[in-house]
Amino acid sequence: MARTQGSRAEITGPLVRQAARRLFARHGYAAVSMRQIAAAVGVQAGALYAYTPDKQALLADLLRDHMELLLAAWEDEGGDPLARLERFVRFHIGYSLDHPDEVFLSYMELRNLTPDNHAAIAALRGRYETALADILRAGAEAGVMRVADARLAAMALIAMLTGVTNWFREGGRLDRAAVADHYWTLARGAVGAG
Amino acid sequence: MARTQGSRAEITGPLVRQAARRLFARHGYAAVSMRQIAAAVGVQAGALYAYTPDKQALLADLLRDHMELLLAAWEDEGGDPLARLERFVRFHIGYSLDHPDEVFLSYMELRNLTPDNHAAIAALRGRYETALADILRAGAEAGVMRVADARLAAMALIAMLTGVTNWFREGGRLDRAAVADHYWTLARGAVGAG
DNA sequence: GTCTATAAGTAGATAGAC
DNA sequence: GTCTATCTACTTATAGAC
Repeated sequence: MARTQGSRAEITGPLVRQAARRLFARHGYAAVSMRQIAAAVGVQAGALYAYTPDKQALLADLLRDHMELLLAAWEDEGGDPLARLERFVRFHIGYSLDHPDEVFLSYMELRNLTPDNHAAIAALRGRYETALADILRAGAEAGVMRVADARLAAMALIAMLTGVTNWFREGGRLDRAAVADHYWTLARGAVGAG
Repeated sequence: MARTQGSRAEITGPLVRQAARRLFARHGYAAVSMRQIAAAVGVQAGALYAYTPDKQALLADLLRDHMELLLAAWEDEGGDPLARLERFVRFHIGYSLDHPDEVFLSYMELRNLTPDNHAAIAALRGRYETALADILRAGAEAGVMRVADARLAAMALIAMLTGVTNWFREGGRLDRAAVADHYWTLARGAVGAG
């Protein structure tokens, strides 16, 4: 297929998603117009509709892709439950700091999804929580952790860890490694393995 | 001053704030129109401007009032640092479950505030974090807690506790008292007092 | 694939009647 | 204090030219 004038599909597609991700995270889905996204990409608003059927699908795709990448990135290597938990904690903090916009969006904009899209994303989030809950159950059964309710503890720990994106700034008082160490100490203590 | 036809200022004012709080929490500030708020109250859109100069002030007032009420409601009675921490944990969970919309708004809609309003709310939030950090420092000094960084630990704990609003449903598997007990166990362990 | 132009609707906010 | 009516601007999305 011959290339038409001004056509740059290979780079425009990713740019649209990148601009949408950044703007949605900064100002909120409802507060961002298609024109703003187009301006950030350097095209006119109409051109966006070559890449997404509508604004809602753009948000849903961003959130679903994030959750799928997050789940794919997490690989439980098994073994000692405490070692598995430490890997999870450091993974979650690292991934959250590497992808602050996605993480922010994925728990701030669920309410702006249609019911169908919401259910799909919530299911993916549930799988991630289950991955952590499984580790906590294994630790409790092995007697190296004290966790009365693995599901509740998993949600509590994920909320605690994700919160790092609210205040961490590169170049601040603490570097990433120090922050991860602190959170690991807190998490280990929380599950009775301090 | 004689009452004009249809004037019900005493009840309309609170209703406007209540409707705005509920709708902003449900759908997001940017996604809610003044007309939607007016419809929820049972007046026309123009009437809202008798109670707020504009939409932004409505949001800022809701958030500032929430933070001030939260700070006023928390009373540190001093004494044993562990007892103070337990009171804080149970207070924060109880207050969050009593005021889910306010709590949700206060950390979801900060980005939709003007810089001035944002700074004011952030300062109030900082005071609340400091209240907890002070307890953790006292506990560490007394040797009944192990907390390497009180500020970080305070933010981590508040994020963990606030997360309860994301999943707790009245009438569900766990009641409030059980949930508070679980979170207190997690928090106590996190600060090395398990 | 991207543009321009536009349709059709909604936004926040104000003016003036009552 | 509330209403109706309205201004101006902006919204999502589409149509058709290139």
